[in-house]
Amino acid sequence: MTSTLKTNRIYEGDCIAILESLPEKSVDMIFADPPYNLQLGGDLTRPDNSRVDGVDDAWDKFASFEAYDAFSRRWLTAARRVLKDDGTLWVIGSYHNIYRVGAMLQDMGFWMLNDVVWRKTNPMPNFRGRRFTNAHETLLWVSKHEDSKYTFNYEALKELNEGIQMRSDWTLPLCTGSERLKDADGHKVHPTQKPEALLYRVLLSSTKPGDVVLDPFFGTGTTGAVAKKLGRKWIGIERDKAYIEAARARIAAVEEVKDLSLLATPSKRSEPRVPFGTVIERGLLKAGDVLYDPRGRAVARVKADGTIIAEEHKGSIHKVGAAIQNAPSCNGWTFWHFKAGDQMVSIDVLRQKLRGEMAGAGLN
Amino acid sequence: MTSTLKTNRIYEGDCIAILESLPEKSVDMIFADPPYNLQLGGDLTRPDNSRVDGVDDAWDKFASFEAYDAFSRRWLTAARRVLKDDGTLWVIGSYHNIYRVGAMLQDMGFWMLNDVVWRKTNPMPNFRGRRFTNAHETLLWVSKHEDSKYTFNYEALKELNEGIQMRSDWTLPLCTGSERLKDADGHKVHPTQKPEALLYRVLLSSTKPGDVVLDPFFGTGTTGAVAKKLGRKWIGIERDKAYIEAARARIAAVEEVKDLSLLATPSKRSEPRVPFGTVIERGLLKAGDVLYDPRGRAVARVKADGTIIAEEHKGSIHKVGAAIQNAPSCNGWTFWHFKAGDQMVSIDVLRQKLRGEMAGAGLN
DNA sequence: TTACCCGATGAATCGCCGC
DNA sequence: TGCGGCGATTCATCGGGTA
Repeated sequence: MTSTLKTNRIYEGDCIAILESLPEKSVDMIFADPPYNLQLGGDLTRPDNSRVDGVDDAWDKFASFEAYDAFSRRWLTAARRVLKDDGTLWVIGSYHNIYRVGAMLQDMGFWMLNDVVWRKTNPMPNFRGRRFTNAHETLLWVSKHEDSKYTFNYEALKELNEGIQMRSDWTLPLCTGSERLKDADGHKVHPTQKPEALLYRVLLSSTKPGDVVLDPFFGTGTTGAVAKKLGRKWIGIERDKAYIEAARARIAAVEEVKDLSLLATPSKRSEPRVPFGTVIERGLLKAGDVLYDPRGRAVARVKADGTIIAEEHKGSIHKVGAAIQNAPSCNGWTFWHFKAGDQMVSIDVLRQKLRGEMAGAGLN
Repeated sequence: MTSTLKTNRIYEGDCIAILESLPEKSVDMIFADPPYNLQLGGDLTRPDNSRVDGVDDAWDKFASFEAYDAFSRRWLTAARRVLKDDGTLWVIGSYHNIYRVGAMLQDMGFWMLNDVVWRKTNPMPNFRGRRFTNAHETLLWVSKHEDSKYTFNYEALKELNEGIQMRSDWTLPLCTGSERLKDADGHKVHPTQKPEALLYRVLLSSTKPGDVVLDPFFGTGTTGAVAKKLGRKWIGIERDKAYIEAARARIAAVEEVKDLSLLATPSKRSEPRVPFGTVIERGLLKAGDVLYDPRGRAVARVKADGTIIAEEHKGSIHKVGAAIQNAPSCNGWTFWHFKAGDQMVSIDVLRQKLRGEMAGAGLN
């Protein structure tokens, strides 16, 4: 129950038993691609283990949904225990199972952050022409609690999307070609191997380098392979020996990125705070200097204690900036400017200068 | 309980009571846009400090998931009774409610035909940068029984989609501009009016001319307006007098459409935008790889988030390319190259490869 | 007349830290 | 645990006004 957590390895066996053997609140993120085939013969039993009589169709289906729900509740409960309070969980599925899983997640206290649609560029067509081409799968992204401080690398995803914030619909091809693992006979090793690009986006968005990512339905190890590429620790759980063997070889062949700085996805939010007073203290501005709003009207004077005065307002750069604009809030760093020669320069430049010095001195 | 069915009219009142007063098995299709149970917290402001006009109507307030589920079960039970055995039901929702509704539909014996994603071309951004842009809503399309002989106009939908099978993801804009109903003061009449293009696809795909379409949450009557255009009979149920009044006027002004080809929503001709990050995500380049300028000097390294680093410059391929050349702008796709053996190859080759995949699927 | 600029707005579960 | 301060945050589209 309280073993230490060994990472970068595959645990062989039933995911529920193994999850229950791992230390609680030890994992930063869980990615799960659970089975959704409701026609599994062995699973067609009622919760009380009585066999389902195949004569009554309606009851048969009800029983199989119940069995699936019971299975889902067990692995989700075990997964929730292992997840850190500020961790998140991803589950991928199709219309056969995802609505049941989604409702259960909400009932268990998970908090929905997004549902994400994987739009397939190359889905299998609907041969009989009786329905719309089933061209997408759904991922649910949930935090453990409503008020969790979850990880979301907003800036990184925005960069990945060339400057526009990432949307909840992701257009990606199926896993085919050389990425698709084949056995010696040329048959695919796993029936539903996920594309690495999908996991790349999942891991880049919701984990930090060094985080521990767990996949309770590891299959052929796409999660592990991408985690290794991105400098994340990983844990896989899988009961099929053939999948495990394929996953081990696959992950062993992945090269780690040597320069960890290339994996960093810095955000403004994580940069150290610099009080405006430090700017005065360090002599970059001095008491009596004049600050201007973006339109260049002279409006505020700097005081020795790092507050400013404008018209009848006094206080912090943020508070006065908000008051001047009659707005509920204001980022004073970007609002206020000073004159350097003829140029109007944002005081944020001064903050950047101080941050640069702090980083140079190994501080943070 | 067994009144005759009057069509092309709005029933004023509670949808459950009215559904229970209609004859059973009398309706060919039901389209339902129920309250989403958004559970919105406090105010939300945009970066420019303007306030977002969120959905705060009383009809979307529920005390708990249990209360919402009880409401859903009641209207779905009433709707199921009214639906013909070979009829189908559509429900639209967001992640707040659709997983609960989907699971309940399955539990009630409805048979899932498709889940369809309405991919919004112009969704509201995520103003706080805390999640993925919530850029889609989900429609569930279900038959009353597993073996229903439901209507699906495969050929018509294929025509509507320029000869390609209609997929389960529909790319359509929000209802804005002149289509959006406004009151005398210019305020929107209904907070969540759906675009007619969405209803075209729904009605065209799953009903025949002359069929009876019922909408238990009629609002301002998009379903009725489109039904009239397409020569379907319609029944609306709505309890808000202001919505009813707007819907009556709107539908009265509708003329039947004879040429269905006018309803096609042409795909964009422009080439799909491919962010450089996609090249990394798809493994065509990886973090740590080196990019060269056209003269072949080693100059930039690729980061995991699709930015690059060269000398002291970091940012997008375009921004860094411009900085290196001390130019105002730069097309990074043509400027940067990678080594393939001895050859220097433009990264634009990689973009063309990705574009080809997307274009092949008719995506954008 | 046309081109450009600016403001408005859409089903949204939209902070974090320290005192 | 609550409160207040710091300071971070937007894309596509439409319509009206101006050059």
